[in-house]
Amino acid sequence: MPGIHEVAQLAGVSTATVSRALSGNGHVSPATRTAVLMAAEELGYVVSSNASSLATGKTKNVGVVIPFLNRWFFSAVLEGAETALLSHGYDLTLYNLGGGAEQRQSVFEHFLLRKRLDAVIAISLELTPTELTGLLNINKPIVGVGGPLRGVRTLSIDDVEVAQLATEHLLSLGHRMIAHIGGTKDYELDFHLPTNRRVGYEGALEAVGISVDPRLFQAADFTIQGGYTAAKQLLGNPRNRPTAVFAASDEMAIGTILAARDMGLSVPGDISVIGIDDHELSEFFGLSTVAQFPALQGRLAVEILMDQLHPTSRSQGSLNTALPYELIVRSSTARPNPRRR
Amino acid sequence: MPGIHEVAQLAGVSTATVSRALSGNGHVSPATRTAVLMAAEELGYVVSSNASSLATGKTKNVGVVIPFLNRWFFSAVLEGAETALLSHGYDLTLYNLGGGAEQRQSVFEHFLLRKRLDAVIAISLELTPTELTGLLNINKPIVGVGGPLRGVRTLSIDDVEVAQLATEHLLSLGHRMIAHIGGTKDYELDFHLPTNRRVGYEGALEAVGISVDPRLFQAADFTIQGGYTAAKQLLGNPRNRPTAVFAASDEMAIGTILAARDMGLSVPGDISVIGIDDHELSEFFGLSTVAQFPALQGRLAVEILMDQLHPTSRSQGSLNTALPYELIVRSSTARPNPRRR
DNA sequence: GTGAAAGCGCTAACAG
DNA sequence: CTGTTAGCGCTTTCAC
Repeated sequence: MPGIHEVAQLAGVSTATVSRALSGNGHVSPATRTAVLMAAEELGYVVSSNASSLATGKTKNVGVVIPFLNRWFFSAVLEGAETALLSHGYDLTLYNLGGGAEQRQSVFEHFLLRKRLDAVIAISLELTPTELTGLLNINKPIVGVGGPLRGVRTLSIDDVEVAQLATEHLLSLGHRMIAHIGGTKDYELDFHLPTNRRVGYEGALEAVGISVDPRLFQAADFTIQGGYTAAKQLLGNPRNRPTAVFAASDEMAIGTILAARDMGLSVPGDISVIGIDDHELSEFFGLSTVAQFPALQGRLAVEILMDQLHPTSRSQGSLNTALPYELIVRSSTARPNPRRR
Repeated sequence: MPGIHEVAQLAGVSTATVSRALSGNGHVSPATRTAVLMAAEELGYVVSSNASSLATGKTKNVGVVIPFLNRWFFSAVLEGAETALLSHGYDLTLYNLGGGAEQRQSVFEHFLLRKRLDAVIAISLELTPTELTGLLNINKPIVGVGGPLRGVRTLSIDDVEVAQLATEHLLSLGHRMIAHIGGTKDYELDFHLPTNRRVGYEGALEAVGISVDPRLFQAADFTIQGGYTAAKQLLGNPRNRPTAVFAASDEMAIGTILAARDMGLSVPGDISVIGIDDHELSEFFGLSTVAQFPALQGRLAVEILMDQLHPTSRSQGSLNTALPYELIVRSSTARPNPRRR
């Protein structure tokens, strides 16, 4: 484990020069620079990030706080952020909140405060006021993805708009009885998006003069299983069966497709289904959906942080761009079967 | 951002005493200890982990290297490791290798060497000799999960045994034409387990005098889609259709169930299906499987590291325990339909 | 039991 | 362009 001192000796210069040559801060003559580089290479020298951090106050490390690891959306955002951070030379320290209340508490009360982080990315997190002020107090850049954090720069698709688009797609095909599978109340705590998506759905219906039928709403937990169960309720009702289902996530939409199949209903013959996400399984199931691009969202969050950490000339420009989304029509949506109209 | 100095002043002691009181190293009178604790609390003092690391050489941080984030097994191991690390006061720095060759290279050549880590956990990784020696050179504890790393303590289920058990389950139900969906050659690079599972499958067959029919093997990529495609090949063959399929992962087994449904075959009436994993969707699909417990594996990996980082009395004891697995019989396996026997 | 002081390995003025 | 010299904030001998 050679230190900067050994490198300096080998290269015949001072440690200061080594530091400058290696970090690129300050001027060093090309000759000495290569000498230093060679010496470092020969010794296999790597800076101690601790010593460096202590001296500079920068850690080259950002924390990512995330509620789950095993959900498609989260892992995709995480992956995007990770790749982007790596390419900027940053480490990613992961804080998963899935482990219960005490784990969550210790993350906010201890881990995030250790002065080990240059910035924080919060993914789909609804924070308590205490947690939020705690975070803001450490006075580091922080950006949210997919969840609304008051007082924090947050990246997220326009959920109302997206839900409206999905619903309009069904309407334009001629559907009039469109059910919605959305989130439960307590899910709301961490995500907040269920309401927005429901609002978009209802807005689209009302815009064409269809009044919202509460019997056509089912709550579920954003999983395939949850969607399956909810869909069975909806589709099993002989009196009030919808011709189309708009699920607030692709996973629930896939559950809906599976439920329809199990009930002998054909998709899209008897029932059209659309979701939101463009989940990795959606193409496989021929699911129409409104794609969002979580990896991109992760990457964007990192770019924003980098902009704040290393302010450059043309900053701020790209920062407020709305996140892209895109209607993808596959085989799960079609015009309603005229026999049942 | 109060420092240790402010705390010392407030408590009316020296910084050395504060350090001792807070870390628990060295003796401090109960009275001064509480004084220090209160002062620290009042100021909201948190140690700078960088300064602390620099002084002690310990970082309270372990790196986790992982090939993917968006696969059930990996995220489950990661989650287990994360929770365990947090409870020991350790941070988890994530290195995802999914971003291509240069990303992989920079992880091994720069990031892991930054002296920022006390230890490394490698999940399902097959390392090149260069990568491995690089890792071993940093001379920190390293443990592998689910992949064979020569020269490194590795946790993994006995894949041969597990595959054999799954196959024996099918045999004991009376199946004789048992197909296998396993990994492709190049998948082998990072995982190695496909071969072992195939060996277990073949071993079980041969043990009861059934010779292995290469036409009953299909390679796939461990995804639902891959399993679906492979299963269609297997089940679509009118001349040589198996009565049961053993898939090397639950995701491929689920793909098989979906393929069977699409072909009008009933599971388990026409075809029995078994996988390995106990994936989160397996119960939903009624899939029989051999469960492994990835979160536990992550946790165990952490315990082993902790044992090496803080050697205690009764170490080494629990270290070499074999990882548990368990046959879970659900509704996707049954005795073969006598009509087709 | 507690304080003084010497670093941990690096960076950033400040001179030259 | 390069060397000297203070620290960054904490831990840890070594005395008292």
